[in-house]
Amino acid sequence: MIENLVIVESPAKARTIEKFLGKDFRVISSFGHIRDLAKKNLGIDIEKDFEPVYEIPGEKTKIVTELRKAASGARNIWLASDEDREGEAIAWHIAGVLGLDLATTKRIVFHEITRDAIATAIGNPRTIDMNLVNSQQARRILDRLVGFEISPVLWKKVQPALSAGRVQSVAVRLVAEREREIISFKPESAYRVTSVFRTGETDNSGDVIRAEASKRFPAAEEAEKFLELCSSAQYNVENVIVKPGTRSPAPPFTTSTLQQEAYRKLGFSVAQTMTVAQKLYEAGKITYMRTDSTNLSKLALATLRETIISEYGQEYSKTRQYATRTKGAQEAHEAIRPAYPANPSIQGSQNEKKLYDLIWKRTIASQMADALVEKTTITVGMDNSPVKFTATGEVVKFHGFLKVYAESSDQENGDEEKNLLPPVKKDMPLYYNVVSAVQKFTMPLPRYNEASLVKKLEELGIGRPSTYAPTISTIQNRGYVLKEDRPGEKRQISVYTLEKGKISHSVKNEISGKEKSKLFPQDIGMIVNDFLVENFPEIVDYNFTADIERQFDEIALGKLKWTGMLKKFYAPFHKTVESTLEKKHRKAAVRFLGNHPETGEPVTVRMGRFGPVAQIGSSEDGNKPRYASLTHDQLIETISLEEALRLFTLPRTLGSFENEEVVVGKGKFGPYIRHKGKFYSVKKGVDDPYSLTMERAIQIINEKNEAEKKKVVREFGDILLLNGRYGLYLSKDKKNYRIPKGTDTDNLTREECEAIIERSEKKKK
DNA sequence: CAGTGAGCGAGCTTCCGCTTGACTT
Repeated sequence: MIENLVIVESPAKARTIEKFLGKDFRVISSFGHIRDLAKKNLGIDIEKDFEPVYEIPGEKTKIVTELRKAASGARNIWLASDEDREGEAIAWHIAGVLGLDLATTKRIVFHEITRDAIATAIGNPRTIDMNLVNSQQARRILDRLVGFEISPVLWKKVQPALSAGRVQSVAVRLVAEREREIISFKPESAYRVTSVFRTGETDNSGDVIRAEASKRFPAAEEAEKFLELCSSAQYNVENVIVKPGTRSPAPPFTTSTLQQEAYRKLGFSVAQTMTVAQKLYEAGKITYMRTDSTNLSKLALATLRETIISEYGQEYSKTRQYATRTKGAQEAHEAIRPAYPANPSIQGSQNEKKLYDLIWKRTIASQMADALVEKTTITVGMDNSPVKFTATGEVVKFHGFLKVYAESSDQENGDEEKNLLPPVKKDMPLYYNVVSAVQKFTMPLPRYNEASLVKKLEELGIGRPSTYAPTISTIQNRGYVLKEDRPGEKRQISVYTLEKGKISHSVKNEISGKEKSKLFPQDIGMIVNDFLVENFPEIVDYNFTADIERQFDEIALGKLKWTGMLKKFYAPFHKTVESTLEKKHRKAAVRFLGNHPETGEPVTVRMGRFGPVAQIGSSEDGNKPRYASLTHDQLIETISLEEALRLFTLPRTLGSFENEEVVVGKGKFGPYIRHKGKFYSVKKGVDDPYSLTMERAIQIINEKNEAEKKKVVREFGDILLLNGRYGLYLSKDKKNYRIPKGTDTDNLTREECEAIIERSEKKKK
């Protein structure tokens, strides 16, 4: 019989806490929730006042058995799940499953994982807060109602296997609406004039100052006229303003800000960031990685202070506590920080090292002094125009936190040059070296990447740290959005240059709209979003979550009854579901692009059984229509007739190589080259199947065959030992077999290979 | 592994929020 059993959510936390508690305590974990609404059907008895039907999911039966066993052998049970709505519900479910008395079961919470905090928690047990539990039940049931009532409407009205939900549907909406803004965006251009001045009277003498004109010129003629004025103007320094300023560090990481910075600085996807962070957490290198709090424990603050003072000196230290501003933050955990701030680096994989380094620097910087800067603005006037030129420069007088870490920005090309300015005095004459007027186009708002979409969701209070990464995956898995790179388009820009009294004109090429790892909506995402916005506007409203969160808070405070809240929500919601189902099935919208230039047949695009499709001709004309799938970077609403017609040019024969036809086409797995019955993938973003040449095709064929030869480590007749993504494996008759751990692959014989294959085949059966 | 686009019908799909492995041929 053990004296005390403490149940927490995470096994890593259990290990840490057990160390602090001593031998009278055993600490085990529930691995999160152990009970949930029934998987089959709705799992809610609406008639009985929304009575939930709970069950233990299959994958949780093992842990529940262990919990029961541990509980039966313990004198006292302490439920120590996290201090938030979900944690309270977890404690309640555990109590229910273990048959504990709610009136006496001890509920404790840790605000941070330190010896003091744990001792305080043990000394101040309370009972389970049923108001908080009920607010969780309301949240859970509402999400189930929304998801399980709207999704079937989509199956009937749009397409099978689609999904809708309070969180994912808003995520899709954000991406879809941003795309429409970009589609309708009309770029405008204006000429930005910059000048390189010198302080010396003769050519190339004195110091140099780069400055920008206060005015932009919409038309080329105006820009040219201004350059003429510049040519004959007398310049002088009208004003020099020196202003001191400060810059402050960013707060320590939460899940969302970690995902953003890991994306910007390391190029990690949000899922990758979480996987690496999980590893660091399990190894005891960082604190918990699913958090919405910027809070640091007192102990951490003290250690950080010591580390900073010893590494950088007293003047670099400034202890700060950051307030969390995020909507709906529950702050059950600390910010994400190094477990031991004195360690600036760790052992581990490359990615673990990089992410740890980021977390360490951000945390350290958050406790450092402000940077002191001096911003200088020089205004240059001209005697023949009211236009002024300004030059700004910034000098860092004291680095403070900048010595360790500076946050990146989402803006890719908005960074202004911050250069050092030479000492100049008011009324000093200046002379130009070169003045240039460069055509600048306005840009639409940028598309979302995974991390910036998470940031936006967090701002709207939608989703939780534990669901950001899964939500981003869901909307991609459903095919609503696609993450990819796009090359952008060439654009010509006009440049006028004034040098030594002469104005010259040139045209430069610029790439505009280049995208890297951005989220692009797909047709099905656009269609589902339009359907939801039309039929369920209140559910996909950006403020829906915030509104119901306020009600959940009231339930948690005991001011609102949870069943009443659900009733009030469900009555009109369910009515909308029913009326939407009764509405006439809206036929998939067909967009007419024009007539075929040669045959005159109609060319249309629409959503087909297998996705968006272009069609030449109509079955009503008696002829069999021709079909071609749209590519993932084309949308039904924007594709042009020319683009649609081009889809029908594949497959095409390039010619003959080694006496066999070389055909380029597009298949289930993207564009391919076929030769001698073998398929060769055409790499996305490198080659374009529509313009691929015979020469390049042969190159691809040869390269692939070469690479395949290298894959073969050894041959045993028809059995091959190959080197693959996960290491060595065996291949026979186009089937692959894993090699058991501990096999001596250097001295493998044919007999051993046969045995491995035989055993593997038997296992399958 | 390498595109489909006729039609019918049975059976299935789906939410959000807590947690980690198991496993890759």
